Amino acid sequence: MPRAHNSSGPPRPSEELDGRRAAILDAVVAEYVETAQPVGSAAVARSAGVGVSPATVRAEMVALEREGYLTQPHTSAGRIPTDLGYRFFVDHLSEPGVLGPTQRSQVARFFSQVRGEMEEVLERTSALLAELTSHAAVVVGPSHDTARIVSAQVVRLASRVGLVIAVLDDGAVEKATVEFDDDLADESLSVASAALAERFVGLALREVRAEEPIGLDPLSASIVTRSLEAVASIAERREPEHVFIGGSSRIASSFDAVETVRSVLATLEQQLVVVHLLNDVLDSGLSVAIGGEHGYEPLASCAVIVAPIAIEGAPSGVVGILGPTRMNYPEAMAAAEVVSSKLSRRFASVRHGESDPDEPRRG
Amino acid sequence: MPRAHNSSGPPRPSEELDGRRAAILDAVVAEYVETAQPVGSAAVARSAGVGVSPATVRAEMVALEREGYLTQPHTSAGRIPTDLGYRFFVDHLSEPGVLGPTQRSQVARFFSQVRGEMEEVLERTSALLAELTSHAAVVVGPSHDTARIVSAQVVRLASRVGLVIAVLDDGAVEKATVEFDDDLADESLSVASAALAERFVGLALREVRAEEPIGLDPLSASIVTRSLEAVASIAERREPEHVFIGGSSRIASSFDAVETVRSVLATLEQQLVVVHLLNDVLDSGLSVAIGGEHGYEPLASCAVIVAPIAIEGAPSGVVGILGPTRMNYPEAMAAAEVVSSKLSRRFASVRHGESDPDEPRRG
DNA sequence: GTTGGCACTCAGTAGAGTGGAGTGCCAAAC
DNA sequence: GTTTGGCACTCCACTCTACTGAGTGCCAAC
Repeated sequence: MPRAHNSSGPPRPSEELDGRRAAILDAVVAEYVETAQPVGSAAVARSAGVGVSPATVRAEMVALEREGYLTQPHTSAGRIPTDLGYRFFVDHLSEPGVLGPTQRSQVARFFSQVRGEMEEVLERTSALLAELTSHAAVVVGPSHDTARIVSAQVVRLASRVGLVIAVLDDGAVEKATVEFDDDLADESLSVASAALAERFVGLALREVRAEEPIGLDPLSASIVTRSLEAVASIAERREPEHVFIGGSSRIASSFDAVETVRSVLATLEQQLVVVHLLNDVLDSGLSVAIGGEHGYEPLASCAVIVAPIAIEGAPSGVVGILGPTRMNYPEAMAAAEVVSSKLSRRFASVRHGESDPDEPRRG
Repeated sequence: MPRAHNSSGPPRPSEELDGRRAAILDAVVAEYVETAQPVGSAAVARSAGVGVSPATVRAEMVALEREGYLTQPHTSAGRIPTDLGYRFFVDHLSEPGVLGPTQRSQVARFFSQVRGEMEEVLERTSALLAELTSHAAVVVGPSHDTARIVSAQVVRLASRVGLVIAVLDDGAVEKATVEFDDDLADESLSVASAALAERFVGLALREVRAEEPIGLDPLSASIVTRSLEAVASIAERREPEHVFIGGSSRIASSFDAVETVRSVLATLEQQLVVVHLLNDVLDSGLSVAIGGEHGYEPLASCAVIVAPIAIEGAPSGVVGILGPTRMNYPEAMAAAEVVSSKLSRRFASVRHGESDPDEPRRG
């Protein structure tokens, strides 16, 4: 997988790092992720995989700093990985990263117990992922763009208030209340429902167009017209995919600066932005966006990990982890991977009417 | 309105504060809310409503401290209101508190423009309230406990997967996917839908009981049975009222201690806890709970302001504001009041099929 | 090329000194 | 007797200084 981001920092490595430098960089990342303190040459030399003295490490660190992988908070401090350093670390992970046994059983337990509608599952999954990683987690459900309407009807809530309901074949239900000028007769409602069903079943939401009904009595016609408008307005409002955010309180523990915490949380509040962010990262072909790579200023000190949810091969949402750049990438990536694939399988099997392997068949 | 909380701090005022002490307390609260700095006697003496010298103010402040209304971070610092001090301040507000013109027009604009289903309105209202007050805001919609089913049906999502849909007369739609052992025939679906409608329309969700259908062909009977179970399970799951939280990022600006921020945010993540908190406060007859008054430890440094949403006199949800005890109570209370009453009116009129006064009739 | 030795740098900490905001007390004024 | 100005006192917050130690960069020796 080629590195796909286009950083513009002046110092760029002329060639790949040799094994020793890579090992030193790895050691710095590992140590810094754990301690949050700048890492000195002694600590690196002590770490496994680096068989040289501190003096040699120092020389290499100078090179790594010149090439932009490390930085020094100040002279006479240890080194900290730069975004580029993390990038190299992530791109050259030797092992895919695994979850601990506790986490694995947590995931297994979750997916064997969770029940209910997709929305509820996704919501709870975001909490699971946050719990697993100790970072904020985002789960975006499938877009309803391609889902087709399997049922459309209008029912009466009050004498002059109706509710138009469209059921999509992915299990979503869209609705809109409509106020009418006249009392709703049962008969008109049935006629209108039938007309709605006839026109809309089989269409995707965005294919819905409001059009004049023909050949109906005036009252039913007006109901149909208003209901058509309502369905069309649902499509227009194009309610973006539902976004579920779990563990946002973890953000507070991740950054020292209160202002950073505030701005990251504020960004998370804008669900549309979050969806775009995740999709951008996904589209760029990366599974990790570090620091400025994603281009969202307020999240410049964050790393984003994404993993697509794919139902029958079709991209159907995404799970994401949002934490400080100083995060345990292998673990977080593994968590995102596992959870997204579990979700994918869960929904694929539901759609097929097969039972999920995780979900014990109920008697 | 008598003070309804039962604090257990040892120092309690033997009698009410006289006018001067009250004025001094008010001045301390006002100043501290604005500056976040301990307030000295000079500042109090300078403030309008207190016509005495700093020396006199000092003497009174000693008394106020002895009686538990004020506290001193350290000798030779100014005074800070205690929770009891804020309580007195709130209980003895002379004017009800008003919103500024900007805020008023913001509210007016919002309610004249906002459209869509109740959930969407509530969601956006929580953002409005957060914006108005610069604090986190919570909006809890009406419970569906008493809502009656106006429509029930089952539709096919896949050959062996159905979706049971129940429409409630408050406009909510509940659903549950059901997996069947056999392919779903159109006819069985109609039969099952009819059976569901016959049994459930008119009932409240919690009145729904799974019962054996009689007099149906085996396939339809099994669909009905499973669907009945599904509806019953919806009722059991008793999805709590939807909770909408806006502006949680404001928490980060409200407290100095990161740990406080984290724990408050973590509490907000538990939506059930938030609902209980608001309802507890509401039930206690208060509109404000300050510091420890509500009994939720992690929110001990917060104040909670609530205002009920009442549709046709029936309690139908609540709006809340969550901020530091050092908050502008009159303004926040006014905001909660205005927003809750606007919401109440909006939904009352929708239910009646009348147009809301805020909402311009569309041509 | 690698290493130990060494001088150097600089954040962080601790201690001393200072300024100032604010208090508590008291005697004089009202 | 209530209020007030005066005054000594307290103690935080800030600054300055000195010191420590982690960690570096350089260099000569291996």
